[in-house]
Amino acid sequence: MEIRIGELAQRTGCEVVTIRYYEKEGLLPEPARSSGNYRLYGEEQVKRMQFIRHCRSLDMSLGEIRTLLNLWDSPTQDCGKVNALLDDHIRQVEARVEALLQLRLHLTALREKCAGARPVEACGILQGLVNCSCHTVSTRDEASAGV
Amino acid sequence: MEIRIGELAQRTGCEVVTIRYYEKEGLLPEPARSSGNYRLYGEEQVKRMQFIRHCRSLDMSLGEIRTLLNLWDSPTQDCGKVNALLDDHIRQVEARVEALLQLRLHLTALREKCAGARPVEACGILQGLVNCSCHTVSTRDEASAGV
DNA sequence: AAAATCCCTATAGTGGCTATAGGGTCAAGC
DNA sequence: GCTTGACCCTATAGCCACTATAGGGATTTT
Repeated sequence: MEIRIGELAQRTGCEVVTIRYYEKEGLLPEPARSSGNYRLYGEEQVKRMQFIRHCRSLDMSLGEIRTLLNLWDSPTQDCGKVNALLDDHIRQVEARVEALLQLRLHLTALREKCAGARPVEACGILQGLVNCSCHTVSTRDEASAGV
Repeated sequence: MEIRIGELAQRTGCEVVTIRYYEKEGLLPEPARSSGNYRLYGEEQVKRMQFIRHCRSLDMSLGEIRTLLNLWDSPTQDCGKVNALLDDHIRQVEARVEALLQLRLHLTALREKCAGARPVEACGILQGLVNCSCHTVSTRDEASAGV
């Protein structure tokens, strides 16, 4: 079973360029090539791609995924690190949810300051945005993805 | 009252380079310059920066902020657009929270598949990551910031 | 006068892709 | 054999909101 990059993309629900990007980033090994220099993939790589895509759908960064793949590639190791990584990731997600809920409170409070169709200079929202002194800290969330 | 970029940064809780970046992006007008070519800011710009930073702390993108600043600069306009932008932003935040809560469910379910210190090849989590066929769609969240 | 602190411009890097330019390969149909 | 079209290749630039770096000049303090 040898498939080309287009079929791998189709099977794993991503773009062709994304696969090449993962290869460049070292998440996928360099594949075999056809006589015409096309990338050729086997069952192994399909599994690996599914693994990566599933991790991405769980919002893991490529760095986190790289760590998991390294463990995956040395199967006799203790899986405690897998658990730790996942726990850490869950905590990140929870922190992000907390931050966003705080944010929503601020936004809805702000929104209530203007209900009508006044001229902008009288709009309570813009006034609120200038004068409010609260500086909430929302956690950074750099590794998000859609699948 | 004429302050230099360092003090403006201090007063608005951001880096000097960030202010220059906002200027380059057209959110701040080009300021006056001292004889030694230093940027000089007045009360007006401090307010404008506070506005921008507060919007950022509410996770608005620079594009959204640009829109608000344009309204801000033409104060006789109807403020309905301000309300609409904020409503839209609130919806974005709510959607992101929803997506993250779904994510957390998946992550905790996955986490329960392994409790111990087994070799990686027997780890339920990695198995779950390979075999699970669910492909949840998490919304993209490109405009996040910390203040 | 020297050192420390501020400021300047310009450029490259971050993550996880997406988009574009400019080509090569291969199977099917005429 | 020749064209069409679908697929593939590499290399490069762009997205966002910064951050970091290099290499210098201005001002203030010692």
